[in-house]
Amino acid sequence: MFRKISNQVSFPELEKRVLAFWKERQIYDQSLQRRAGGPRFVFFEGPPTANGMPHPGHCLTRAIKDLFPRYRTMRGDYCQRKAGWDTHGLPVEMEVCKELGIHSKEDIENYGVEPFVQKCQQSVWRYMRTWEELTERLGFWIHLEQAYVTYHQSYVESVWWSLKTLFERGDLYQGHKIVWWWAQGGTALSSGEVGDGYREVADPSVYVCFPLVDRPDTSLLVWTTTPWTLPSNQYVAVGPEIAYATVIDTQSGQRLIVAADLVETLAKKRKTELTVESTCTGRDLLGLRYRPPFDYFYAGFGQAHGQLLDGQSAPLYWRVLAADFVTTTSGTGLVHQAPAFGEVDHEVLVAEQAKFVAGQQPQLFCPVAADGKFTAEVPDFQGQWVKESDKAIIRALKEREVLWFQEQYLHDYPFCWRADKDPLIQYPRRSWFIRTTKYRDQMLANNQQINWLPEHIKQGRFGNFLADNVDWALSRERFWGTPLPIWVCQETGQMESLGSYAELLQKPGLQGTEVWEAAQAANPELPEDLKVHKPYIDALTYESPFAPGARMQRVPEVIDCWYDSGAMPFAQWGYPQNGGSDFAQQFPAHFISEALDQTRGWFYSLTAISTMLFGPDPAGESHNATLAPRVASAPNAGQAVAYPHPFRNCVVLGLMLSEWWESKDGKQLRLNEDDARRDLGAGYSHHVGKMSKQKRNYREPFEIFDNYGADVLRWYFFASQAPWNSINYSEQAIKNSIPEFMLRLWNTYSFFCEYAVIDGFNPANGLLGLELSGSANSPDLHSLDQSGLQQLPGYTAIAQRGELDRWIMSELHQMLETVVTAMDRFENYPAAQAINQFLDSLSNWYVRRSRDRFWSSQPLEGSKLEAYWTLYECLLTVNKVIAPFVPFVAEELWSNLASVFEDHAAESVHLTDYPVARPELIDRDLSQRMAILREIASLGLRARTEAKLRVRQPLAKVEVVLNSDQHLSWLESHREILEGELNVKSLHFTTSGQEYVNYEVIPNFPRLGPRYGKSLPQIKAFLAQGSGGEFLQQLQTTGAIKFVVGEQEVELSADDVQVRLNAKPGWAAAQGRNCVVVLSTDLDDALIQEGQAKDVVRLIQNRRKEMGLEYTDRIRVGLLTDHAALGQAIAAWREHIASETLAVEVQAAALPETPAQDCTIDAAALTLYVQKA
RNA sequence: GGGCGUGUAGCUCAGUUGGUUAGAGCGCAUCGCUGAUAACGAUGAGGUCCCAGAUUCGAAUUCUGGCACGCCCA
Repeated sequence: MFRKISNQVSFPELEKRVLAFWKERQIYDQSLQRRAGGPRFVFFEGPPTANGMPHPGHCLTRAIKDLFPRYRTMRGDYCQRKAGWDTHGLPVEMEVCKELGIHSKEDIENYGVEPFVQKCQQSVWRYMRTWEELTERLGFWIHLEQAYVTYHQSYVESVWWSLKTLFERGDLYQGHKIVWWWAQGGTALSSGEVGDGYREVADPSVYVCFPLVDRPDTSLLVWTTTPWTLPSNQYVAVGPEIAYATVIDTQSGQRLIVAADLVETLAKKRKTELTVESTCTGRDLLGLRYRPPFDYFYAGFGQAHGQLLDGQSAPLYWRVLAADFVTTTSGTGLVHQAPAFGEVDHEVLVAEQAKFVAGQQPQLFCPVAADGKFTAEVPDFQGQWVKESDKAIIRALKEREVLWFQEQYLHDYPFCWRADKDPLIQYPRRSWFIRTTKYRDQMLANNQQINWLPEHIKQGRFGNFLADNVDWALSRERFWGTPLPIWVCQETGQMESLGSYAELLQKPGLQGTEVWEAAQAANPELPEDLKVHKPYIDALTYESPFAPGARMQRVPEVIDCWYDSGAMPFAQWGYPQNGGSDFAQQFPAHFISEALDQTRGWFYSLTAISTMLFGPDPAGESHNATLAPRVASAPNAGQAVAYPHPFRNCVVLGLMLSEWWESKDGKQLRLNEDDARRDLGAGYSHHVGKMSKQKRNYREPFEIFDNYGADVLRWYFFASQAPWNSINYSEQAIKNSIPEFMLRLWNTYSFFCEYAVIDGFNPANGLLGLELSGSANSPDLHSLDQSGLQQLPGYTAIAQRGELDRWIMSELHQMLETVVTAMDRFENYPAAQAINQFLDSLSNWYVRRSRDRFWSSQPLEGSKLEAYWTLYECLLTVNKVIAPFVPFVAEELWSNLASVFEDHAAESVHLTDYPVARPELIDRDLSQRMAILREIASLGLRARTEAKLRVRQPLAKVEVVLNSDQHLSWLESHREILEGELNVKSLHFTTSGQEYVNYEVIPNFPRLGPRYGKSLPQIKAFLAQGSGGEFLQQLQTTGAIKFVVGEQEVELSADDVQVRLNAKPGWAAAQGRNCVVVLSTDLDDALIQEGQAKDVVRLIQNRRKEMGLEYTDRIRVGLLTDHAALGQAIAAWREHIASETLAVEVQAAALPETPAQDCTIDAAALTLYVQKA
């Protein structure tokens, strides 16, 4: 038998029980074993960093990552889920620095790289337990115990192998990178850190003349707010399409070239007049040579030429170049280029270098040391901190008579967030790059094949990002990261890359192993993995193959931790050193999901690395065979893997925002409006914005779990909007989502159990005695699907059942159709909506309309039995459908609904097969008709409301005027349903209700649009001004409406028009799309009596409830009233009252020893006594 | 400054290939139901579909140009 269920439910408690059950019975592992032979569904876990606390955004990611693997598993696929942790990088170092109270790289070196790195390794696991608890509590099934970890030796070695591959192809090279540099601290700052440090300051703004070499009387007028970069000038950039003017400064007599749009502005600034001599475009200026204001480099390189790729010779420096970033919103339209001190400027240099043959390219001028002071290359300012040399430089410009104008300029400029007096400067650092630009077209081709949700990511954010690809700046001058596996000959500077630790150990003359050995001896707990990290790896040197007697020493850099994450498809298995078959089977992924911010993060690193390693060679040559990926299943090792890889489908999640309320002064904060109203008084304000740890403007995930449950949170994520929209995480919204789905589901379920227990409905009746497994014909009850159920004794074929049963089964299977289609396309939102809508039909129409069958005291057979079977099957099916979405409550339902089959059914709903639609059970006509029926019922209720006629008061007559006779006969046969729903004695359908309604005939636009086009408004007008009733008459008698508009003859058939009904005033009526429902408001005494009797029943039922009686308890009732009519009503309906309330006796007298209850019905007083019989 | 996205009811969001009465949930108000009841049902108020222009017989939907907000990059 089924367990009787309380309609009060605590989801958090239920979930804890389910978690214990999963653990005890190892359900997750079982779910995998069951699909061991199935097709693979490959999922990649994007590694989170366990170094910070998880927040609600992570819950969304982890919920989505759980949903689809669960779904695919139930659909029959085998889906391994290997967890992973991202462990390297600056955030980890920062966390440790905070702990140690130190800041700069120098501090770390003083503290000691060795203990620092050890601390980093430990810090990585700080919140590991919390993360694991969150993962488990949310119901995210993933193998945490098999997690890959980016600092593990095997992982590091995989990364090395991939980098060695790129190095040997020549795709890993050294160059310059312009970084935001904290000169005093000697370190580069990440963009995030820079972003925090912007302040408004006044800097000198100078307008400088650069005289042209060939026209010394004419100067380019150039603007800059960093005068200290002028000694390093290499080029001037102009916009090729921008108009430029040659002007005469009437005051000074100088001839200047500036952007035409800026002539006025500049003249005003200097309070002079600029007379335009001639104009041209930027294109005309290209190639002009000029003399820079300082000679430090010009003296040596002024005449330097190099050979272009096309064989011609060109000056290397001090030329006018084209650049698309030049604007005329400020400055002069001519931009000073100091490639050492501006990222954009540097790109210009790199582009310029690419035009020359190797060995003859322009070089970078950088006369500033890492401490931010001028070097000996600029003797006049040597040793000066560049920001302080601005004044001296301006003075020098004046002396050289090239300073045209000078002012103060207010703008935002970044300062060091740790030392807020120190301005940052852009500064070039030697850096390692991956030549991703070489693979740009391959990456774009790969991207074309990826299924992005939402779709616009493909061409938009991600596509554009790939199209604008620049080489990946890989190296970091830091401590805790994967060491860059490149060793340099100390004599010749020649380099080689190593792909594993073993390879290193085999090198001749290896020295330095004692450093690691000593560390291990000092601390035997030290994880082995650290030996491939700094500083141990740096201690290892070996004999150079390039020069006798020379040593090979590793470069000092570690790599960008994004590279780690992007290497996970192979590195998680330790491939190629290990895990070849795992890699072959688990590549590429069918599904990954992360938030939008990963477009340039993980999505890019995955795509880039996979395309480079496993895509075709851009030059069409085959890659070096020994380095080509050895994918075990690929017959020809080294052949490119077909796109897309490494992922096929990617669900890009929106960002999660928080919602909160603040008091007027902003000092107090509440997370839901009720609390705000109560605590904050008037004038509180509503806010939506980023989640902030400091502000504490969001509810911790664990609090949500404890108060509402993980399923509630999951359903809220899946069902409230498309996952790629940014979502407002608010406690209120989560709370509000509970009744709509979770409680309604629970109520329907507990309703079923309640009555199934009362009536003794047991679908397994007569079955469990049989020996099931022995017989070849025995039904397969594992998943309790239709094919199994229909073989059970007592099961009536759906087609044989009553209409309402067939209708809900039809709705059920339409829902399955929608859900499976959507989920196969990774669209959880439409799927969840369809489920919700079905639940509404089940709860608000099927159960409601079937209540009589469940309540009846008839024996359990025929229509009543069918009602149980139908509801049971609906619940079972919903149970399986929702399992991937809300796995806990689904498990709870299954544990009861399936338990009657004991061992014959799966022990967990997560071990069943996902239900799929059976088309033969879908009856779309029936669905449509039932929708009209429901509309009529709804309209009837509306009309009653408007006429102030409560539903308990029976009415004599209702007229339903239909706009078409299409469903007339069907509706006729369902009259009783409506009579019951609307509580009327007789209900009548008609299509000719001229008495009650006006007919309006409207063109059927989709049909007539293509046919009549421009005449449509006239046709509409013609139909509107005529009598709708007459047009319909015409249609009925002649089959067409004919008339002429303008010159055109128009002939409309019944399909060409729509009929709209408008209720005539004076009737209690309500109109909908398909019909008008008209009530008769006349009440006679009999109807009034009946209404009163129903009120009496209601009062008695209320009393029963108050007394806490069981549904089956019998009672005695006493009713006392002085009101004659009410007394008559009670007398006339005594039998009815008794049977409705299970009263063995209804008397018109007080009951002894029973409390009296005073009530009123229609202003008539009544005293009620109820006693348990 | 550039790219991408978003803008629909008080709030959170749906809205198919363009089709003439733009929907749901929540909130609010009113009413109802009372053997699913800490639920449930009905009704109402509430809309310049961000603005302007264009295409079209017809635009929330397509196009162009703005505006606002968000994210990413500079």
